[in-house]
Amino acid sequence: MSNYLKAILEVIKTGHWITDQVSIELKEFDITEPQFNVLRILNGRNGKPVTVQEIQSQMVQRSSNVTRIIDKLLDKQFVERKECPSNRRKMDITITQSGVDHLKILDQKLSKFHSSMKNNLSNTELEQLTELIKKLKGETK
Amino acid sequence: MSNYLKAILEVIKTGHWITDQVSIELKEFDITEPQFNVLRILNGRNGKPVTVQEIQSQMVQRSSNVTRIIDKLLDKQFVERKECPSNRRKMDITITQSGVDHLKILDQKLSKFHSSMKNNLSNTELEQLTELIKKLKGETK
DNA sequence: TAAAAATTAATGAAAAGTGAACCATTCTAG
DNA sequence: CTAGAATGGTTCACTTTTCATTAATTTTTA
Repeated sequence: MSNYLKAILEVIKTGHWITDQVSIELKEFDITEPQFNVLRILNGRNGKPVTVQEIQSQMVQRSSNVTRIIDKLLDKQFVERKECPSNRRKMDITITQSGVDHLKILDQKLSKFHSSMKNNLSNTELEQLTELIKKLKGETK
Repeated sequence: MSNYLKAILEVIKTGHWITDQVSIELKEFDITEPQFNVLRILNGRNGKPVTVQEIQSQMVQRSSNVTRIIDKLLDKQFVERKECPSNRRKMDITITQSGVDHLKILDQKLSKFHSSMKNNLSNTELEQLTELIKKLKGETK
């Protein structure tokens, strides 16, 4: 097998493996990885509303069902959905306080998973890895 | 954001992005990425039968799902499923000639996608990338 | 400015994925 | 040898994703 294929397969398997592990960690909190992902995106905006589109564009998986993921988060009262006043086609999604609180707990749980990997690579190696992948995708400056 | 998180997110996003792209390429051939993946694994064994377990171990799929993926491939007559003679709990899965032929066509289609990435990294860089990811997962020798 | 085109999100039906329970077979310990 | 545990795979009920379509609003253009 070519070095190219080896590398590609390694990236694919590892990427999926990590989200898989995250799913497993989250299971006990009754939240899926995509739901968690949306929460993280919302939280990253510090209260500023985000549209469905913007969330979509930042998601790891191409899943076209952001609407339904948000439905689930609404059920759990982790987010709010309001019509965007400046453009009524859009929806303003925001994380609730409860969402923020829960996210904190989830992050805590996950930090244990990450800490085990974090030390496998040095800082330089981590930078190298990021660079190599970006270069692979053709995103080099 | 820490270098660790940057690297991790890059791996996750790229891994999912690649399988997404592959899915899109395969759509016109009416085959899913996991189905293609199974075909590839079977083909790699050059006619030697492979059990569900072995397939599963090389994929990021639950075993109950591998059964169903193989069901689909059986419908398309791309694989054969026989009871394993040495252990009747196991199943011997093999790729059919038609499967091999179709795989060749799929690979051809995908080679266009890959060729655009293949040249972004040198051989040494590809090896480096593979090594770094393995190390990240803690799979270093 | 009215009609056509584009954008944004939601929905419904079909497909795929998940976890638990299940069945058959093989292994193991007494 | 046999009862109980373990293994390998499938099935079932349920959830999530996907794809195509629809609805509402905004933008473009003629």
